[in-house]
Amino acid sequence: MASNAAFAEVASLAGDPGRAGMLHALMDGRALTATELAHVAGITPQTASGHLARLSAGGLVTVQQQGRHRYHRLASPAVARMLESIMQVAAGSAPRRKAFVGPRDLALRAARTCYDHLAGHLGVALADALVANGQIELTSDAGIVTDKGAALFDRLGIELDGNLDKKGSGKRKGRMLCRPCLDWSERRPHLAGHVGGALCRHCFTAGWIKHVDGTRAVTVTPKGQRNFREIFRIEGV
Amino acid sequence: MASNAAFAEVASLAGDPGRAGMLHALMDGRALTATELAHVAGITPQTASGHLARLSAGGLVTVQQQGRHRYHRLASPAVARMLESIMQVAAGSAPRRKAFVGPRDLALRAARTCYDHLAGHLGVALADALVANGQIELTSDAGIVTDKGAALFDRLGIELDGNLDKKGSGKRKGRMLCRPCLDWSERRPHLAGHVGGALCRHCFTAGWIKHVDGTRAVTVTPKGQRNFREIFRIEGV
DNA sequence: TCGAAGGTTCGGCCTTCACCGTAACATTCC
DNA sequence: GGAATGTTACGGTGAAGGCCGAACCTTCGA
Repeated sequence: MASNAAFAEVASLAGDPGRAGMLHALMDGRALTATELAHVAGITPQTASGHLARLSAGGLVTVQQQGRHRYHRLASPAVARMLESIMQVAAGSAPRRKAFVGPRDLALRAARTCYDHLAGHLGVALADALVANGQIELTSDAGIVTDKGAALFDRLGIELDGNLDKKGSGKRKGRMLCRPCLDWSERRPHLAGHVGGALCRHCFTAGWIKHVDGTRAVTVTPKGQRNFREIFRIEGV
Repeated sequence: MASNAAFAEVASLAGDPGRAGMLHALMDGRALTATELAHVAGITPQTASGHLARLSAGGLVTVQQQGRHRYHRLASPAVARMLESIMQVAAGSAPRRKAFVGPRDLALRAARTCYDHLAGHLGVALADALVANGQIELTSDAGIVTDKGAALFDRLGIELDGNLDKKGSGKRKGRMLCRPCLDWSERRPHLAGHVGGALCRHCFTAGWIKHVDGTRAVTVTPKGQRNFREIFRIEGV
């Protein structure tokens, strides 16, 4: 079966520790150079270059030349979702080695971006708060923004029209659908999809959160603390 | 980072052609023996046994002893979703080799089970029909069963209460949420999650479809042809 | 125009692992 | 009890591929 070979090829590409580290680093949705990726993966630039060429040929990342720099990014949201789903399985099957969790890992568990939306303790707390306030209904399969929730997003100036089908089948009246995403560190769903992405972008542009160094981890600014408390009733994130 | 090693481990397990073939065969949700899996993967039983032991240690499959048989199945729906997402990326990045597609592959594209729900041309046609008839609303992120759709499922005797949150937060009134799943062969969404699973089970128990040999592929019975036409207005599946 | 830095390619070393043949063990059926 | 089936254990072989050192190519800045 031809599709089987392609399947093994893709999975194998993600299955090398070096490449896995680079893909992990690219999960924040930004574009990075081979040298940067080599640094985070703990390998030499020439090795990283070979890996990236292979990832590019396999369709997992795309390259964008800019002067003497070559920026690599994940090829599509589908790739990001694949990486997320592998993380879920890996987190679930991990023999819970009580091993040392460094400060780096702790920061990731507290709050991070997951391609285009928020994850970690903050992401789950946000989803919980929206559910508790009756602004979103969630199951493990899907979620829906209630009228109350739509009013909130409208008040925040978050545009959700992007949630419509690509076919542009006119205005979808009241129903804003959103995708839940099981958090690998919290084992609980957080908000993904168009709604989760829009909410995450708003948090950045409003100055509520910001990236730590150049990693996926994010920290909540004092302004963000205040707003998360007042708007979402989230304490101490 | 410890989670990174676990990630690479899981992806690597899925990245071997032999193991990929066996996982692919297990995607229909049934439990198979090492010898059967060896046959579909085209390797000897002793090689398959080694692979299965590794997959089991990695938490991708679980084993169930029954007499002199050891039945292997996917460890969790999360594993099935991971395999699906890898297939999506593999199908998207595959250089569309116009290569020979055998009758086996054609049968899979026509209709197959995808762990617990229907996929392939039939799965997509069903989802399209439900949308066209106003029984379900779908975006790429999520789906919702309308009142009209709830009435249909009720009429068919399909119980959807399983769609509630595990927390058992009382009866969810009108909103049945369902999960879309991008079909790797059709590149369009079909119905997954609790709703898709319930619908698929009903198709089997009602005798509308049945498995081909012992594969994931399914065929539509004459009775199914009639019902799909009369109930869903699907022609010629 | 020339030097420096980022990035890629080449060659060689090395480890890992998939695979099978043979053989031993466990369970079921006759 | 003995044959048949299904599964696991062990040793050897071969190929795939990860890794780095060094050389080469390209771009930027002086």
